[in-house]
Amino acid sequence: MSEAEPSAAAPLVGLAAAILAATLDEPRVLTVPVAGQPAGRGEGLPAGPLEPAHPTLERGLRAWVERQTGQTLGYVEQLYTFGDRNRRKGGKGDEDRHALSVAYLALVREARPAADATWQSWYRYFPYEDRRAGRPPCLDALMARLDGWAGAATDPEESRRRSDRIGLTFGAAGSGWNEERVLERYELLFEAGLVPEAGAADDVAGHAMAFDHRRMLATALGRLRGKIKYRPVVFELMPPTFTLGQLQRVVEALSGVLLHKQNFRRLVAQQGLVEETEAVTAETGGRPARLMRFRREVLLERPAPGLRLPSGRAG
Amino acid sequence: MSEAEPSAAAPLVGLAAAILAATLDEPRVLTVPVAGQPAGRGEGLPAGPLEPAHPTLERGLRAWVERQTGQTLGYVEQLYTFGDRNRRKGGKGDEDRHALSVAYLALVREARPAADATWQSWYRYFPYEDRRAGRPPCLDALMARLDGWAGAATDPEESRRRSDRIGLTFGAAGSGWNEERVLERYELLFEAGLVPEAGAADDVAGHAMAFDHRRMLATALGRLRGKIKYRPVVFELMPPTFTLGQLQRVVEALSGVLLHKQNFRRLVAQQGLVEETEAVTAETGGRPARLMRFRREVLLERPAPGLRLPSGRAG
DNA sequence: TCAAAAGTGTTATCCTTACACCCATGT
DNA sequence: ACATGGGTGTAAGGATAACACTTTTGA
Repeated sequence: MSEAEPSAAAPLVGLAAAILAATLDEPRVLTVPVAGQPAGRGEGLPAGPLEPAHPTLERGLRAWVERQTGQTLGYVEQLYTFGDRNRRKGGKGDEDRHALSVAYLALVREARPAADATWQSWYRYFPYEDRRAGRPPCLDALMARLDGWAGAATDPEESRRRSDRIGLTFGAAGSGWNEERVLERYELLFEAGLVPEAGAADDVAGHAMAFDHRRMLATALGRLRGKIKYRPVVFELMPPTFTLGQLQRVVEALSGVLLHKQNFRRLVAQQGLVEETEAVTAETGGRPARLMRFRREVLLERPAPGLRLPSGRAG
Repeated sequence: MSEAEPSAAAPLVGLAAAILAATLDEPRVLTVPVAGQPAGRGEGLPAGPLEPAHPTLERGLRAWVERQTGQTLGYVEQLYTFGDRNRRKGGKGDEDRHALSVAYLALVREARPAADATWQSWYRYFPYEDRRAGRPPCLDALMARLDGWAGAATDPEESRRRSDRIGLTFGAAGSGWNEERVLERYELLFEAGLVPEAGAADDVAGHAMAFDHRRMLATALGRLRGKIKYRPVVFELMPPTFTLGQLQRVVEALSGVLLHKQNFRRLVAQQGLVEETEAVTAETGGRPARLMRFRREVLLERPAPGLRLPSGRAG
């Protein structure tokens, strides 16, 4: 009754990777040029079709990424399988086949571009997600357009639902900004027609990407922002040794919000996430800082070691 | 460079659903008979291939489930796409094609069996996951076998790693039992060869299922056990009105651990998850209880409304 | 001497946990 | 009367958030 025979129009299965890094206080994603896309959408994630020669999905993904970017992947995690929205494709002849894409999140340590791949800031694609310098100015225009969309609903009931949703995802009165809701915000902008992928003429809501790659990237950012709180995944992005200040600035870059310094240090220390090395560095300006390293043993000790973000800070 | 043309041996894509419910203090999963499987593995999840006629993955899943079980699905959420382990299948002729399966979690309110589908307790497949009556006796035999597996490694370094992993996933000294690690525990048992799916001769580690459906079910249980803590998904399993005692027993059934009554009630109340109705019921034995209903407004008010399990209780 | 970043300490507040106890019904 | 489950109050402990302050370097 299950696991049936191959159908005539078998689906296409693609693999795509959101490869993330953090260099110089800026979160990055590895992009490749994509031909044959509408204007302004010539950037995409490394991707390629699943081939019979690939032993597993993940191995297939690693092969594609290395071929397209020269980057070797370390930490890899499956995100989501997309296939629901505009992902049908006419094949040879008249048949209409599904086009699925299994998206992955990958975290890498160093950013060395290869071939024609380039590292870009996350916030090129999601400018409103960076609140490290306070509420970003581009949000004003965006909220105005969103409010317009909410008011444009014919049904007043629907209009109220839209307003509620805007408040919930973008943090209106009462509930504050939740940095994990990257995907929900993108999907709202998509539905409101404010992104080029959905027909918008300008880039108020950030730069576009090929296919639904920006949706995949949004999924990846949200997943990572959530995961750093209960798993020590930040250290996949750090060099072997680092200062607490550097660690904090990377976490701030990823989450897009500023943290309270003293509490952050205490948290990291008492969670046993890091241990001191002998060395210090004077490269950070000001008083030299002790170099730390990740304590692998914490994985055996604590149930959910991570960096519960200790609330905001002014500046 | 990405999204290439259809290859000769296109992959097979299946859809599968772990449909969960809770009736009479017992967590249930909807199963269907599967023909052509080894002895003892004739039960499986509702599943079927993705077809060109399906508008989306999720709609395809709903269609298969209704056809096979008569059950209409409400809440549905994608879990994971499996394709990595023993999931290659010889097709017609000599070609070797991938066989993927996109697994979903579904939560339904009522348990009314249809066709030859049957509701089974979760703990038929994962007896060691039910700790409501304290540490289950079957764990003794299981831990002994696991320790044997750890000791059987040729490399002493590997042996230590295995022991660490057993302690981490099954909760040895220090770190306690973590009810969310259902998948990690199943995968450990799989690697240790203690489940029929991996060649074991007996059922110490629970009843087997067809294909890798037990792995999917483990993924679903872990996801649900985690999600009830920060999203009000339990209410998808409850009738429209219920008593706080019933709600607590459902949460206990899902998580497999007992909760502290007073704290659970306070938590539910102060989170604003429920509101009182006029009615009371005397069907629970003892003093009649007030019937409550889910407060939908909480979704707009709180960032992550859920039932943070307020630690254990003796009995 | 001053700016900048590292690093230490302390206190108020809230949430979690645990314990003790009363209430209303059926047998 | 008593067993059973419903329901309320309150005190101890730990984690979080916010504050002030010292130390060490380079310009």
